Amino acid sequence: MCGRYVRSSTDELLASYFGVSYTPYPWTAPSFNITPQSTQPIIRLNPRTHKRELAPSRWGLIPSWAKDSKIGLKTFNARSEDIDTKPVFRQSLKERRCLIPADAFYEWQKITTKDRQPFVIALNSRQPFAFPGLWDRWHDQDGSILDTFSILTTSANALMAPIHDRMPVILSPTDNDAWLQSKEPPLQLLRPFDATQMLAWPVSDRVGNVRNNDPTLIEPITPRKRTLFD
DNA sequence: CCAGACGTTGTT
DNA sequence: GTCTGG
DNA sequence: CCAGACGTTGTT
DNA sequence: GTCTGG
Repeated sequence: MCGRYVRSSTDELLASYFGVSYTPYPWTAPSFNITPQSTQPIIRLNPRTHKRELAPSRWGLIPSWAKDSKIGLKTFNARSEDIDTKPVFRQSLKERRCLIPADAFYEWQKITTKDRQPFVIALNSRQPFAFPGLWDRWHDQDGSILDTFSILTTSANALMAPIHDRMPVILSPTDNDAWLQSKEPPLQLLRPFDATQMLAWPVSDRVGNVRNNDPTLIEPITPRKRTLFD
């Protein structure tokens, strides 16, 4: 997992969809090619007020006790199957769950050893949705604060299986609140999404270059290679 | 007991 | 902070 | 994300 | 130009 995520809606739309107020900070520009180590808006409960807020956070969770930040290079995803056994996620699972808004994500299908075909995956409805996530706050040596997050993954459903063996968990809109608010972590929500409610289509290799970030990245193409869908 | 690790995927 | 391995 | 590297051999 | 490492 898990390709790169795409967020093609404007932040105003996403914010209103998820019931959080929109603040036009620089980090809220629409993204079409979201990558680990980049800063993204997440939805969380404010640690003091316990109200929902949209907050900038870097993809790749660094636990508060980390001596240095490089553990964040390997925590962009968290496996939901055994999430409650991992020290690195334990406190965040209990106290700092979050939502990562998106309206699609990318995944790469392996064609040969070196050759891969990127796909966009979205809901039939083309509605926005949320990945369940965990976040934590880390203080670097200068004392400056860095908020970071991980996205929960699960096994591939029937739609994803031809593309990849893992996929991000997608929450039903009606479950978003439970993920944020439940006293105990609602692990039963961490399951593959209904495959009949999802679509996938091939897109240009340009998505593989992180510098490309424009709306044409998610336009369908004719696959250059024979894929498992052919 | 304490030292050392703590994570995931494979285009993250 | 919390767990594992020695 | 982007700075920085970008090589070879491995029984010769 | 493309890949890797942090």
